[in-house]
Formats: sequence, structure tokens, C-alpha cells
Amino acid sequence: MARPLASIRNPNLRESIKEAAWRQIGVSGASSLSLRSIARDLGISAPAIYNYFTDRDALVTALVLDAYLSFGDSQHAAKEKFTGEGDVAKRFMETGIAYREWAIANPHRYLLIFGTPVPGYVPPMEELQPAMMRSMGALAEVVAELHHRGMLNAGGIPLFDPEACFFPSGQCPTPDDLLIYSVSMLIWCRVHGLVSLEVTGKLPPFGPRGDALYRYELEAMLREFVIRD
Amino acid sequence: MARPLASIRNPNLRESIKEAAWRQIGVSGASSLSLRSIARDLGISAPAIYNYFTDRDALVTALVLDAYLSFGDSQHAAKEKFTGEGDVAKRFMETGIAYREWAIANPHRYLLIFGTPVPGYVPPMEELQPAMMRSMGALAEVVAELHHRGMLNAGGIPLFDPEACFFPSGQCPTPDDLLIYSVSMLIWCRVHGLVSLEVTGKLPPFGPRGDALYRYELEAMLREFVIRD
DNA sequence: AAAATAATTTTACAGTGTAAATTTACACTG
DNA sequence: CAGTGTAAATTTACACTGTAAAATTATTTT
Repeated sequence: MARPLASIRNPNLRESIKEAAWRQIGVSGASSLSLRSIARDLGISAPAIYNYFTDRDALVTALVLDAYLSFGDSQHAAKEKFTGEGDVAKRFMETGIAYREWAIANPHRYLLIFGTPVPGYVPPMEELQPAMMRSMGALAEVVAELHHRGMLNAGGIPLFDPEACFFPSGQCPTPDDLLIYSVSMLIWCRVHGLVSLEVTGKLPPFGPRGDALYRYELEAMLREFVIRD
Repeated sequence: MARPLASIRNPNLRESIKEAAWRQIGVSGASSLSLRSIARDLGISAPAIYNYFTDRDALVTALVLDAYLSFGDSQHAAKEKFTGEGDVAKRFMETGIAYREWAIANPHRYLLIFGTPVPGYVPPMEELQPAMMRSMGALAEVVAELHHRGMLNAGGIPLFDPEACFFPSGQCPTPDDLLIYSVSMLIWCRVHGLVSLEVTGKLPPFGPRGDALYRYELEAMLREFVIRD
């Protein structure tokens, strides 16, 4: 028998494959993701997956995109939690805290995006960039707001090369944008340092006090980059 | 024929295996490390490796230990570059810059230590801890010196849990040590954020200006944590 | 010289991704 | 309605992987 079951009792195989993949990743980590065991889970044959994803890498890319979506949602939701005029600093803190909380709640997803957990996988940047830009957008919007209110104190930070960075629709970024993106990137680097080490279990000494350390770092950034009152 | 060649024409197989492993890692990354292809390189059979390493994981651990050694050497060398009384800040900068330079010169080694590049490998912490402590020790010594000279301004930072942290010889750390280690850890987190993203190619916009950004971060830490003059 | 031990080999098994050929189910068209 | 074409699966096959077991050989010890 050769094409009887799958697409009938499973009308949306593409999604089911991704679900099975997440299930596996949740159990044994992204490193041990296996097309064959996904196929076993779904009661189909391994090469059948190639009808929905050209590659193992294509599947991983789809998973990364999903992860970015979920991550971006949580970032934007956090940013929109406080909508008051004077709540910019609160929005910053809220976005920052949501970053870590999402990562701790979804360690495998976090590592899939920001780590290198799948053996030979090299992420296709041009394909992932929109999703990445969107998820980073929440932070960038907060920084932009700070800048527009004249609260951004980041004159000394190095700006990145506008050539080396693909901007949406290939437009040349304004100096303001350049500043905003550079500050956002720097903040992201600091946040990522802590969170990635925590998620990979390499920050053991702090244990439950990871919260406090993380909060301290966010507040240090407020002190360094934000002019208040 | 069964035991003629290897140990005769290759008197130090254990080292040769590691060398071949590094060679492979240098070419195609740590993710595609393969005992079989190491064996092919050396003209021996794959199971022969099991005489020198109980596991693929044991081999990886040996590689990690070597990487820590090289990394620690470069850290301590940088720290001892300036020996003057008033050169503490210089020592800090030098150690920080050496951190990034070593990582960029040895990206695979860096990822082997601080990333998760080998599929199912889970690092045996108790075995790696001495090497890790030693390599982190250079930074800790700089921070300790700052503290002893009364130049450390880090009153507000959260201290980590002394229980959760294995200290050398199981001794209870003094409050001073607790502060020194906590500050060092925090500095390490920040440094690691930047460097790990740069090494994995996830910090493209800055390109050649990565230097400037990194320097800025080191100087920001001096401003934040160090009382000068 | 004989026995013991240690190093190495071959063989084997269970797993992986994926290419190729093959079979089947379904939708159209004549 | 029969026939064809296409798309979705399947089976088969290949080249890999780590590693367990058994067999073989070299060296060391008795």
C-alpha cells in the first residue's frame, strides 16, 4: 500500500510534522531531531516528509520561523502592557523581563533561534531576517520612543555599518535609525549574554537569584542610556 | 593482521587523535566531529579509539579541557602584560580584549567551551570546573585587585548563592570572595554576550566595527564598576 | 617457552539523512 | 466511463554515524 493513510486521517501533515518535531525537541533537545523518528511518531515513512520540506534544514528553518513568531509576539505584548505617556522606562523593563521569561519558558526554542543546537544547520539569514527584525522590533520601538522624547543618552556608542546591514526594503537608514538600531543591538547583546548562559545551564551559581541579577542588568542599562525626569 | 602499525609508527596515539579531531573541527566545525573519520585520517580502525577515550563524549571532554587550557593561558598572559601599580584598569582592558581576540582566533574552540556545538554532548561540570575556574581566574584576580585597592564600585550587584556554587576545596567563601566572584561573573556575562554573537556570525551589522563596540562595552564596565583616581 | 594481557582488527547492529525507483490514490480529460 | 497524468506515499538502497562483541595479534610477564 502506498498512499492511503497520511493525507486522509491527517489533513494538515505539514503542521503535524512541525508539531511532532517540537514534541521531540521538547523531550530530547534540538540536537537529536530526527526525520525518521518524526515519521515513526506520525506513522508515515521518513521520505514522505520530503513532500512538505525539501530538507531537514528546511524543516528546521520552519521551526525557527515559528519560534521567532512566538518570541516576537511575547515581546510586542510586553511592550504594549503599559501604554501611559510616562511609562517608557516601564515598557523597557517589561520588554526586557519578557525576553528572559520567554527564554526560560521555551529554552529549546530560544536555543534554536540564538544558539547552534542542530548539527550541520546554517540558518538562511535572508529568509529569517524579517522574522528576526520583527521580534527585535519591540525593543527597537522602545528605544526609538526614548530617542524621540529626548531621553536617550547614548552619544558615545559606536554605530554600525549601514552598508553591512540589510534594512527593510533596502532603504538607506537615517542617522536616527542608525542610532536606535545600534543601541538596540547593544542592549540585545547584554541581555543575550545573561539569558543564553542561564538557558544553557552555565550560570549555576546564581540559581534562583538569576532574577535579581537580570533585573540589575536591566536597571544598569536604564541608568546608562536613559535620562529620566 | 591486528596490532602491527598504529602504536609503533605513532607512539602517542592519544595526542594524535586529539590533533586529528582539532583538524576536523577546524575544517567543518565541531558538529560534524566523527570518530570514524578521525580513524580514517590516522589510518586506524574506529573502535581503536576506544582504547584512548571511553566515549565520543570523553574525547570531546578532552578537547574542551585543552581549549580551556589555551584560553586560560591567553587570559593570564594578558593579565600579566602590565605589571605596574597603577595599571589595574589597563590589566582589565587587556584581559577583556584578549578574551575576544582568543575567541575570534579560535572560534571553534570558543564554541566548544561556551556553546553547545556537539549533538548529544553534555559537559561533565565537576570534571571541567577546575579548568574553567582557572581560565576565569585571570579576570577574578583583576577584580580582586580592584577590590583590595578600594576601587571596586559594585555595592548594588546581587551576590550569588554560596551554596549553589562549588568552591575550590569545598571551602565556604568569604563575603569578599562572594563579591569578587559575582562581579566577575557579571562581567563575563556581558563579554560573552557580545563575543558569542560575533563568533557565531549573528552580529553582522557591526562588521569590522565589532572592535569599537567591544571596546565601548569594556569601558562602560570600567565606568560602572571602577572608581578611578 | 607458555601464559596472560593489552592493543587492534573485523564484524555487526541500530541509528541517521536522503536519492531513486516504484506504487497507489485522486483529479481530469476524451 | 475508461484512460491518463500527477502528486503523495511507499519501499529500497547508499553512505554515513557511534559503539558493542568477538576474534586476532603483539607485547609483557611468569
